[in-house]
Amino acid sequence: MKDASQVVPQRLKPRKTPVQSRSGVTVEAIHEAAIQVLLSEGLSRLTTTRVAERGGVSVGTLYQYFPNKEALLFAILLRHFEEVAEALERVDIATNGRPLEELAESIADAYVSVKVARPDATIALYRVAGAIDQFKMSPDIHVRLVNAVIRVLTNASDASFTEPRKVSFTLLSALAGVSRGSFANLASGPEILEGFREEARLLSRAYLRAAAQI
Amino acid sequence: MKDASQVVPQRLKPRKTPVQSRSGVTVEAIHEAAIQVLLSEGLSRLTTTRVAERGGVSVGTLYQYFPNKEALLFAILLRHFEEVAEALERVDIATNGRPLEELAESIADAYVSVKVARPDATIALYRVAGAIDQFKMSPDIHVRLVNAVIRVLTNASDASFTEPRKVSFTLLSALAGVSRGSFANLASGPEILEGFREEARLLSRAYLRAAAQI
DNA sequence: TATATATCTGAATGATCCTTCAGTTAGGAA
DNA sequence: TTCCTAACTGAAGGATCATTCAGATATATA
Repeated sequence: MKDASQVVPQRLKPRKTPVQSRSGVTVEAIHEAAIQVLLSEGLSRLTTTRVAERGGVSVGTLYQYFPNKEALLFAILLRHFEEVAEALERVDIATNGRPLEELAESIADAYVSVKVARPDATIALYRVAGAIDQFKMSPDIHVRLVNAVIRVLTNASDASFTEPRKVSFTLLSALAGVSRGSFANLASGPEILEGFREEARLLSRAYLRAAAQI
Repeated sequence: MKDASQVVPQRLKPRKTPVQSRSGVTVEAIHEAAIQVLLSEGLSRLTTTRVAERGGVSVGTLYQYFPNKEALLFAILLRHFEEVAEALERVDIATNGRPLEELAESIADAYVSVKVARPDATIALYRVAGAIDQFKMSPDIHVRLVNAVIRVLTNASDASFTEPRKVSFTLLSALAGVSRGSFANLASGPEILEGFREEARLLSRAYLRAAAQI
């Protein structure tokens, strides 16, 4: 899997080697800056200049790390998905031979934990998700998410699935929906996030139980 | 509830009366044009001029029906939400005194039917959803959706809910997630939409059963 | 210290876009 | 048929933006 932060450059004058930052961890800084701009100004006012400013570098520098604006947005999306994938892959390792009930909760917890750990990033990314051309968006990462959940499902000591791919897909989609809804409602109070965790668990347990061959 | 297509104008020179179209159902035509542009060009290339062209009117005319571009996007989003709300409100009327199992399926069916009836509009709207400022987005319509489902839930002959609002919210969010996921995957074949309907039903049944006080 | 080289800078370019409004057109009243 | 008015038109104003690149700067090496 390619490093999320190093999108393949497609510049007219391509560099031979990746930039060796002189001013600290610049890529990371630009990522964070983009998230902040997204939060404070919204997608339509996210400009390369603004992001660079917020990140403490010049536009020119930004363009040394990302070939264009789209690649920047793409990169922060990809990075976030990868965090979710890693969390789910950790669940796989930890749940071997456990009952379905437990797996269901672990999947929900992993998903929720990543989202809740960075509420700002989560909200920011929901603002980009629709704008990025989903066809260009690498399907690899989606496959990786689905596969991670499939692997967890096969760990169940007391259940099996005839269509694990479909089940994995639906579960992930449903969790994504509840997440999106919860964060959209975050304005009404931070206690929303506790409800998010509980509802995600309940949903995960209920759906997997119903979809499983016991 | 305000007419979705007549967003309150905030022009510098406000008109006293709504425009009386001379060229047919112009508002509707502009709505459809916007959806087509969204589908074929994406959000970043959706311009007022392009929408007007596609709709067979001039930009000037477009600005007689919508005070600005944001209002146009807002209006098509709102119209779609209202269709979903209407479908759910019809379910309320039709399901009085039925068992939870049936309510669950009816809710899922109503949701799925609206989305599947206009796949193009559904996909187009997912591209806008994040870009519109959710804070400006009227919370009224969300409340209306949640209330419609709450009313259906109270119809159950064999179950009750201690936190119907939370349950309604989670169910709607989860259905939205599955819908979004399914339509994003539509490229891999139209049979996806059949799976969408079945998974939505299964999810709805499973979650409501788990969340209910039997 | 002097030189070479890679990184950083930000003004300038060229393009796109939203929005307006002076002028044109069409439908209806008289 | 003529006139009135509301709807329609689209070129132009004003603003914003993505991207480039020639020059400035900092680090490493000799």
